[in-house]
Amino acid sequence: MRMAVRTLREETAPELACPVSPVVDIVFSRWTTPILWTLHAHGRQRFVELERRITSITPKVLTQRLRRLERDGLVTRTYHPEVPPRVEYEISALGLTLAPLFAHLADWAAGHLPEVERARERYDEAPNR
Amino acid sequence: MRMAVRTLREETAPELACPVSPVVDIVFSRWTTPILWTLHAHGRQRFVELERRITSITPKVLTQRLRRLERDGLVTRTYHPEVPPRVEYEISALGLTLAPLFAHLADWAAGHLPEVERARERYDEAPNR
DNA sequence: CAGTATCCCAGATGATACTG
DNA sequence: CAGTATCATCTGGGATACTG
Repeated sequence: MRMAVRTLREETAPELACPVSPVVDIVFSRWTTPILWTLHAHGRQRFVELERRITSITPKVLTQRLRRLERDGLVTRTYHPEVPPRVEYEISALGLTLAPLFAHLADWAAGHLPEVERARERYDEAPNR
Repeated sequence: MRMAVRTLREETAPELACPVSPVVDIVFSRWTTPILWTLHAHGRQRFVELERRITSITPKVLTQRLRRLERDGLVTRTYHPEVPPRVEYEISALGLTLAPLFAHLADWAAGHLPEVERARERYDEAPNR
């Protein structure tokens, strides 16, 4: 069949070469860190509050990300059947286990981001190419 | 002007809500962790070696990612003008500072990935929706 | 060997409008 | 309020072929 090559590619995913890839897929896909960070910084909050704090996200995408985080068990969603409806999002116990990791990330950023910036300038100024 | 709205969205990037976003952009975009991991695990190596170890990547994409990693100062590229040409890639000193972070990631994966898996099963089996 | 050059497409993202 | 529905966009990858 003609999908043989494609199937082969799909089967040999990057995870095979890198044990941290699965975590990356779960925790570091677009918008997930701002969401988790905001939830962690401001505690349990409603949909609109998240929307307001993460200024550039659209409701559609926010919903998608929250659903995924909920499915992965990192966030809990509580629906209060009132009028108007009220929904609250909160980091789960599992999600909280990421906190040290995020702190580690922030530390690295504080210590090494300037160096990355300098490397970029050097690269961009380089005469070759 | 009609790009006003678009510009507004672009200016208010997710970084504003999350100090770790910049790191995510640099270190956790697709293919970068397998590349860094392979480089770290097997030391300095040539283009083809990377290609062979990260089985599902295409040469075009591998080149793109390596260029970006080089620009960010995480990887060094050494060109040997021989026939046939020989190019070697290696993790830089700056790139090595990520090692503890990656170890942390791997630890988290080992400890919590199963729980994520169970959460997914629960979510998918749930009767609602 | 170490890449470029093309062509192409799916899926992610966004703008906008609507609803229980 | 908390989303959903729809439509438009767009670009990151991928397949494939070629070159210094």
